[in-house]
Amino acid sequence: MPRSNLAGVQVRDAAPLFAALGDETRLKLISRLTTGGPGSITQLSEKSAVSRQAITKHLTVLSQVGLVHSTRRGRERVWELRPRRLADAHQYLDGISRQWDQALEQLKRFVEE
Amino acid sequence: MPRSNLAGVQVRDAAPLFAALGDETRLKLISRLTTGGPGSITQLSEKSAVSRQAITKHLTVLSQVGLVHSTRRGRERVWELRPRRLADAHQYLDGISRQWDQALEQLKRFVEE
DNA sequence: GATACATGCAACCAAACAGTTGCGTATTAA
DNA sequence: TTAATACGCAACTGTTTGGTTGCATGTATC
Repeated sequence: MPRSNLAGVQVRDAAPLFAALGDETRLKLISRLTTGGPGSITQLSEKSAVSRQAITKHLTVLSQVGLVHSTRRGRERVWELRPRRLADAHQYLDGISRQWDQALEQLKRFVEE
Repeated sequence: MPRSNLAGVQVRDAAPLFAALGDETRLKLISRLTTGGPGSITQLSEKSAVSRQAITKHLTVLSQVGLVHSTRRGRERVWELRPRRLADAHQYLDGISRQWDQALEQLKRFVEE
């Protein structure tokens, strides 16, 4: 049984996940992948202000926490979103919200007695 | 009307918010504040592995994105959670999920026709 | 008023990060 | 087979980050 469990997502797993989301360029990448579907590095770099190499690094960061996944196709590498991990982050915040509500409830009961 | 809007939370606002959440020590602080209620710096440092000054810095980071708030009370400074900003992060992820679902729906319609 | 307590301020440090540039390698296409 | 395309690798750089330590300042309390 896991210690320090919060809605199925471990605390030590959640931090790197949020850290990966904590960059504007990476958030834009995620949004692009979400609405525009999978794309090659060159395609993903096209509208970006930063270089192709920078995009590659950001994609690596995102892939390390499982937010994206890539497959080789010919001479290009196609990246796609892994929405499962986004759900994990979502779930973690849900867990905190639940804790918060519980604490409020207990405080309410304490005051009323 | 705001540009680059995603469920009411701006992209450029979301990145620092997630970045603030992207540290294990800070996540633990948030969890502590959620379940244990407000506390002084000394109280919040007590169970921590790092120094009081480190905790202070983390609280500053959290306060800069509005996740916590502090008030002076006598010789101590009491910190409390601001759940509104947590809801913002939550909402942002919701927005991406919605985008993702829409993209899937469009793809489905495209394939079926 | 002296003492203990709680915090603030500042300097410092190593490591990580976001980004660039240059060059090499694989894979199509002419 | 020669170009053009798409990517990978590596070195380098300035800045941020997470952390420490030492000392100063404000505030109760006796």
